Amino acid sequence: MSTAAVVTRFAPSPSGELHLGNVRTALFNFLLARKHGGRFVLRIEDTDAARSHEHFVEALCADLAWLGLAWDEGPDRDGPDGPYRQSERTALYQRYFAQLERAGGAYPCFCTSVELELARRSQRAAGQAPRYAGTCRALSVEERGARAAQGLAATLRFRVPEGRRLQFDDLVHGPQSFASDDIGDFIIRREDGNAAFLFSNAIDDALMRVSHVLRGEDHLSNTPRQRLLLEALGLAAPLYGHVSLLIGADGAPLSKRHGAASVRELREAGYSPLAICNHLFRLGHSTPSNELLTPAQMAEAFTLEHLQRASAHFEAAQLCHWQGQWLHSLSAEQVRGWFGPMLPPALTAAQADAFIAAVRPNVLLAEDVRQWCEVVFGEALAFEEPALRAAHEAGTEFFTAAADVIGADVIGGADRAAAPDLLGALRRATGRRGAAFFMPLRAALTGRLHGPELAPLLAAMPAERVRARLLQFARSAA
RNA sequence: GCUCCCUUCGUCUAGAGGCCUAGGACAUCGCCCUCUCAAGGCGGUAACACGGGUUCGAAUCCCGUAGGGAGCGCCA
Repeated sequence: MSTAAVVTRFAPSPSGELHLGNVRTALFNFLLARKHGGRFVLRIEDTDAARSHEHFVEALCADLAWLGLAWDEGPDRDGPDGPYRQSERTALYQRYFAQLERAGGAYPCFCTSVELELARRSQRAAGQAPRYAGTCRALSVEERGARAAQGLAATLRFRVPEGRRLQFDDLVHGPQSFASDDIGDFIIRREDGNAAFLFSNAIDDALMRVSHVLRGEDHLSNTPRQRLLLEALGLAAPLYGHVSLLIGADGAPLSKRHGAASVRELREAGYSPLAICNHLFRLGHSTPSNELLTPAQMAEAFTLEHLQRASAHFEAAQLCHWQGQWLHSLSAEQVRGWFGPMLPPALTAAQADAFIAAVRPNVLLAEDVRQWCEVVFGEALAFEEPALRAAHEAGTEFFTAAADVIGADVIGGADRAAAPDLLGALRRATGRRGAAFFMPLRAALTGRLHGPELAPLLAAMPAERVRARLLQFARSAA
């Protein structure tokens, strides 16, 4: 393919939140464009006014931008082929409706949705494909005029040619073949005058000079219809590639139902855009590398040939792996940036750094950070039963001795850098070592038996808090 | 019902007739490290949906079966 000619697009309808399935097709299109130095277009498909909402447009743009899928042209970024909202392209559509009608490629249909639904139901009952029966196909000019004069509203239907074999090459599935006789005349303009998906989507791809369309497999059987439409209009069809659907844990295709898979929720949970992209990059697409890839590296490594034909299951554990890889790859500065918003606001830079140093290896998501914040800075400690038992079993002298060290050493000086020595001082004062030393301390200080290394954790915890928690066991057991 | 798509370890996948005793990653299990957990290192368990062909030889090609999915909307 010639480098300059690659134009891809992502064309969501603003009727809900972006979920992982959508994002993956957006990513693939973005990557394909980047790989070939082409353009990536964001087009808002808001022809259904009832379901489309402006706040979804904003949310979806924000999600995409957050993920790093920057579009070259879109609703907020004009280009040569705009506007990029279908609601602003109605005049364009009118032209092509007229052209089609003039050529006899489309006709008004006066059937009501109730009639249509009834017809479909009886077709199904009779074991037939629920296809438009062609009721209004052969209406004469007079009949049409008469119905229109009665004030009957009409949709516009595309006249599907008879007896044709429709063939095309799918970018991922290879050669495809459909019979035009299996396709009923479909609606291209709704009664309210708005263009229907099959029409506006195909027309816009052509008008925006889109070269490659990567979309969900659910569109595969739409493709012959759209190609027919474009052919009737004399417009060039893009190359289509249909990627497998993403399947949720329940085995059903990912949809708005899977709330956990919405980009907003992932962002709020603390997932990184890079982790999400790396995971998606390998869902239905394979690459030799097992490393965390940058967007540029992903673009470089993306190939149509390695797009999978079968649908893929989304598994959170795999996303978590990339989140861990990402967290691991961060510089000190970047780690501060990620932790920052989740830390108590009153912390000094040194306190924040000490906390981060302590918990970083044990943390993957925002809730983990929140948990350890609670342990280290929180007022009251929630004890897990085994931890409580371990602390009590250590005896009061242990904690009395320990608390004395803190009192003498730290409360006055408050130099947190002395903490490693503090651990040594504690060890000497209590006369214990190994697990017998660490576990009771850990239990009293954190309320649990598991967690980050104790030395850095101790260094991160305010001295008064350490002392108070030790004293609690010195007294309560007495 | 009709049309179309799909089927390799639990999951994501490599695999284009001999390189396959089917490779990698995640998960899982074990060991090392270690106060615990996490991280890290090392190792293990684990798959070609089934049945027929074609071929000297099939995960790979053909046919069938089973199972899964999509479409057949005045949703996109």
